[in-house]
Amino acid sequence: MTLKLEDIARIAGVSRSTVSRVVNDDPNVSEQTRQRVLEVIEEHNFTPNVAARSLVTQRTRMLGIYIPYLVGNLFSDPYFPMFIQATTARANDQDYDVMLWLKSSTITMDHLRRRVLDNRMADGLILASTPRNDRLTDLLLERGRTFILNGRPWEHEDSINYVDTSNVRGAQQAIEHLVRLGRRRIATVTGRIDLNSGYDRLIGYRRGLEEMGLELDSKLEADGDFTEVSGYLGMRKLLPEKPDAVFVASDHMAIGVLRAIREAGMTVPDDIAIVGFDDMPFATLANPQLTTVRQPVQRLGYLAAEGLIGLLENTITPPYQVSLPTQLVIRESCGFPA
Amino acid sequence: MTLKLEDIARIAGVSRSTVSRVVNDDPNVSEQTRQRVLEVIEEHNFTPNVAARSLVTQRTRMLGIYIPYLVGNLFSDPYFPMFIQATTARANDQDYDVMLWLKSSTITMDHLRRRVLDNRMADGLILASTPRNDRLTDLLLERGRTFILNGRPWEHEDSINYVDTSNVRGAQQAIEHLVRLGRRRIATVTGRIDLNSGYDRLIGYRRGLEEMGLELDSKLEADGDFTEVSGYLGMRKLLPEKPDAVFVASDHMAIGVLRAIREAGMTVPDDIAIVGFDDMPFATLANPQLTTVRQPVQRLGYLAAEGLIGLLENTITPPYQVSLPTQLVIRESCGFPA
DNA sequence: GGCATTTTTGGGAGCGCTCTCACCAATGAG
DNA sequence: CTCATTGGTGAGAGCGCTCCCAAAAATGCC
Repeated sequence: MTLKLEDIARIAGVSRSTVSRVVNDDPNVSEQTRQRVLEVIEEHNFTPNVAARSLVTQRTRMLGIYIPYLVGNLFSDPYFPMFIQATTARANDQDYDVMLWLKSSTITMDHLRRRVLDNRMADGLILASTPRNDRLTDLLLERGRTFILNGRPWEHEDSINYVDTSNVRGAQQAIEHLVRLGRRRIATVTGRIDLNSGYDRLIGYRRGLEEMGLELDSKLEADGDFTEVSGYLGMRKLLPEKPDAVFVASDHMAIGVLRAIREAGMTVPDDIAIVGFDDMPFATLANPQLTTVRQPVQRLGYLAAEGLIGLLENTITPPYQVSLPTQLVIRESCGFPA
Repeated sequence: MTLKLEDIARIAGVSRSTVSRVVNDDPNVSEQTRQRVLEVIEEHNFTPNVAARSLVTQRTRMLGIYIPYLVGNLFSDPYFPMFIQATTARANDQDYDVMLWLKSSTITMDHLRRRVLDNRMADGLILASTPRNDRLTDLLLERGRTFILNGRPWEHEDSINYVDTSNVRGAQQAIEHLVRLGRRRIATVTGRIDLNSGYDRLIGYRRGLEEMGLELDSKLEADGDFTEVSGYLGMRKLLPEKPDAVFVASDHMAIGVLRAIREAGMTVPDDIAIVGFDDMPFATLANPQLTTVRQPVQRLGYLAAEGLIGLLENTITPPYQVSLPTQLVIRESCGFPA
């Protein structure tokens, strides 16, 4: 038997309204009654019924996280766990709860629309890594719902809220480092170009070469899709071009690249230097240990929650746009002397 | 402007009650009116307000997942991502949504109690890896709430609902395999003994030796805590005992064990064979590749959601208790000929 | 055709809260 | 002493739904 506002009111000898004021920190309550009511609340472990509350306030104090799952990577990739962990921690701090939607084979767009859009179960949404042409973004925009993208959007870049890693700058860093170490024929295996992370890392690669005064050569660019096997295949295509270094748009692919190089009888970093991206946990397990570009994932998750709540409570005026710097983690595969 | 039941009723020329019946699949509606109402609902994209609904039904159609985070492992360990993914997929199938609570430094027990217990935001709960003496379990029991443990409970084993891996049997399998390969002095580095997974794997190790007719020797058991460094330290303690094989209660620790063996100038599997546990993504990256015991994580997550929903809807009578078999994944580190 | 019975529909109450408005002291100003 | 003003409080309506019960319509039976 759970108590309701009215019960607390009766026990404390005040009206329902007064208890409501106390619960909601309304200043118009005398200190004396406030104390009395708080005691009763404490004593009976009272918590206001969320359903009733949100029925009238039209708010749920819930944040939704939607991840259009790339099941493949997910399981060895701590990106989402880290992101989610930071997001929920920040949300809970502000007395918000978090709902999770993962795109899977079983959840249809229709389901999703109902749940995420129409239902209003969550006050606001955080969308992780939305591919180009994702319909959800448009629908959200259309209905005027509050949301934040994890990753720079493809369209409406100046009005949509987002938190992002400076992928361009990060890739550039990697290239600069390789050039400084004397490498001149620097190839790349790209990520999925329909994801902004993949796209931006390619842009950063090109910009890095240009700024260091090296020529672009499309034969030094192999298409990948963030999977290990695509790294392997990409590197096999690159090998005949005799690169002396390769910037790989993800650590996963870097493992494949490593394998291809080894199979060709060459060594890393002596023959070919490698720089990856993401700083996955296994980067230190590879042989040689992977030099890579680390993203501030937790910070991103934290800021996504903070920003979304700010937007919902009108303490932040949109657009809320954050781009955080990466960090080059130098290990062995780039050939930097220990 | 979102429509409500009443609006749909007006448009369709029926009463609010009738629309409610249609929405809730009540059979007492003539086929003709049902169709008409469905059309109007479809046309206007109507979805019943969840808050209003749960205010009267006292149900939210939400499942909560609570993970008392062991931040260390979490990020390289795909256990929780996989588990969560399977759980949400199953839940969404049944038209349930999922809320996520991760224990972090910022979330206090008090917060938690409010959120998870009193609030009734979720109809039921799934608790992942609860350590011995976790207060939450007792509180849930006390309040008569419906929940499922991921992992065999420490107490009330015959009444609490749970889904678990047969850790005992899995460890036993590993030992049997090593013995069959001719190993006789088989050591172990244990996991956290205050978690049932760690405890049960130790029991399985012992039982395995006994059943294969080998003597137990406490000097061959080193304490670990699932971290890599504890694996390293554990193996260093074990080395003077001259084991010819070691069963390591997690792949993380196995990496540390590998390092310790290599540092001692010995080789795996020739001098010492290794079998790990978990089949982490990096198990194939280790050199030599790790032989390990795989858990049916996704199946576990799936069954947790299914079971919980069944319990909530009274289609399953408690206790709901599931224990799934593991699978021995034979690679290189056990010395099995390729 | 008249009646009982079944199927289908509608109206009202109420879930537990917030929020507006009105009220009642108590206070101060004129 | 009267009248506005303030701080504190309570009553009432209403958020959008479900569920019970009664009414209406359709059906079956004699």
